[in-house]
Amino acid sequence: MMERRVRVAVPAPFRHPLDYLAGELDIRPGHRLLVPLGRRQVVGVALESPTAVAADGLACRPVLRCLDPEPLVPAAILELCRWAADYYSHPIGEVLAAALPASLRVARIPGRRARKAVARPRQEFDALAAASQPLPTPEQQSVLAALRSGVAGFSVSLIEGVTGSGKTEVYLRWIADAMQAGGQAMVLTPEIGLTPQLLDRFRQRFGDDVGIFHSGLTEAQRRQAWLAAADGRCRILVGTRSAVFVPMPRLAMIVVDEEHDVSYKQQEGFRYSARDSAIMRARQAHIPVLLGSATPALETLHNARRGRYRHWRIDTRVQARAMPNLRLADMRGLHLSDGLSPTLLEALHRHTAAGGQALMFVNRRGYAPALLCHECGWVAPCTACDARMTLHRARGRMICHHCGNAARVPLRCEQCSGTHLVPVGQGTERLEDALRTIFPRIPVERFDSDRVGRAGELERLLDEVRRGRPCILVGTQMLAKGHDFPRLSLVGVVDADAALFSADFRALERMGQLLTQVSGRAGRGDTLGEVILQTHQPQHPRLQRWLRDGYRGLADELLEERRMAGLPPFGHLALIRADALDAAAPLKFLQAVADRLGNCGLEVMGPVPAPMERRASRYRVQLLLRSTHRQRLQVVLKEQVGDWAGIPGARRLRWSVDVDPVDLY
DNA sequence: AGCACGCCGACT
DNA sequence: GTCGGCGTGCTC
Repeated sequence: MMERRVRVAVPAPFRHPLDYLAGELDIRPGHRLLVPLGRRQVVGVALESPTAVAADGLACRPVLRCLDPEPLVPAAILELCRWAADYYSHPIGEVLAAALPASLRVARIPGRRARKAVARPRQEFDALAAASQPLPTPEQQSVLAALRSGVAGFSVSLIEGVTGSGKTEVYLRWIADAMQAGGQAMVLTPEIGLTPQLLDRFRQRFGDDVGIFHSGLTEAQRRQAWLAAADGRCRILVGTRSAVFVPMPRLAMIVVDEEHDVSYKQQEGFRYSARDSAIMRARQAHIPVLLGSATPALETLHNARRGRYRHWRIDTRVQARAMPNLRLADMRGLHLSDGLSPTLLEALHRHTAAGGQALMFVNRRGYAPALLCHECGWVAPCTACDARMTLHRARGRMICHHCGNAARVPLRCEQCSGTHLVPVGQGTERLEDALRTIFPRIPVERFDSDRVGRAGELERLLDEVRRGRPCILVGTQMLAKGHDFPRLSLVGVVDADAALFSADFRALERMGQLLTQVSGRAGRGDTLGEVILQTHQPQHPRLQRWLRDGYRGLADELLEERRMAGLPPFGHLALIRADALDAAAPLKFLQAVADRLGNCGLEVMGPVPAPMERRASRYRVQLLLRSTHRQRLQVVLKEQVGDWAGIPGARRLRWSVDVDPVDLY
């Protein structure tokens, strides 16, 4: 007795696909299927064509219905999802669920046939006109020429180009080639909402051929964008992380802009890296992928140096802007009320008087990161986290930046009832206030997620700044990325020290990236830009190295440090996290995991409490796995992760596996 | 993840 | 005597 069985990925945390009876249905890989699961009906995705097998003891249930006339998920995406499920040790059904818009994951009668790829009449692009113009710099020319002459098939190219070097123009020209040949292109970008300029340039060049895909879309827009890319109507997809899983049947190239950006790594659930997934997608599709950054991730630099990636640098800036002048402001021993050194204040006066604009970078929202009792030393804590509450004076609230808890601003110390409560440290709000007082005639604009939450607000502010009148901008990371301010001549980093004390092994890499990105904002054609970093550690060797040799020099040094410590990219990590309302359960669970890992050939570190043990009322514990061989890590996880759910108590806590973690807490 | 089953405390 | 707590097991 034979029966036709089909392997189906269902949206449930199973390590393996489930088998169903295909009956006489015409099922192919990528078809969505309505299948019974326990007492429910769910939408799964067929991973393979049905196969005839001799009926054994396994009681398979029949597929209820095939939901698509043609498979919705193309083979290329199935293959990518299988790789990702394996590599990130995540259930295949949940990976596929993450790859599909929610509206395509629910059962409903298909309304129409899946559209066949529409051959659009070849459009006369602006690109054609633009492409005949010479590129501004010879370096851009040679990078583009090299990209064009590259051998067909899979390759990874890194463009390491300083801010203002015109990387985007190189992307645009290279993509125009693919458009000419009738192909599609994918452009990944971090936080699309924050860099509308990139999208604008693509739109200007390629018009309606450009689709967008990011988390801010409505469900209907997401679905529309996904389908348009999948059937070929959309030829260029610009999107954030999750766009890497969108089908594009004629995909000819992938660009990952700002490839070092940590927002490419999903931080919960299915913890994938969109940059690494893009590289795998390109490998599987035999197409080139282009990574661009002024400050490449150390992993990427390492790969480039080992010759695994092609590598170009663009060191000259378009419009011949000189690199800004960098210097430190030594904060030691200064008594300051607003956290602004005389050095920085003098520069602010000078630049604004000369008609320039200034950017003050502060990596903290709110008024002050702590509220301290001057009598007894009490600091207002978050009741749910091991953290201080941040004072948001404009809103009159204390807010915890780790869990979102809000409380009223205390009038008295909760310990000694003293009334002398002092805001400690600088936030964006406080700096804004101080600057308004010191520079009453200069407009001061604050850019942070509190101020620029609403859509359009950021654009309005940016347009205002680009108009060019003298002003002072106060902002967080948001201002470090992607925005071009032609009149900006001074950048101040109010507290360059934060990263020097961080426990995270990536902190200095991030510091170097951030300082470099922020510094890159300063300078324009006729005035030399100036960058001033306030620090209590002017002799810190890493800071000195960065000042002397830039990000490149710092990266060399950090890579050497990583090599000695066996950290990425020289060792490979996976972090097992667990959390629960009590501290004992996650510790016990991870101890059991550690015991099971026993002599698996991996270095097992922990379990230990997370650096911030309690967050949002949950106690967090972690177990770090390390190996010099990525493969070893993969094999062990593949063998074991599925069994951990069976550890007694596992259901009473949350736990997750994070392969290649970017944060160790 | 859902959902059911099953065994122990305080209610009409 | 039941309603309901959440611990455990199963889902092709």
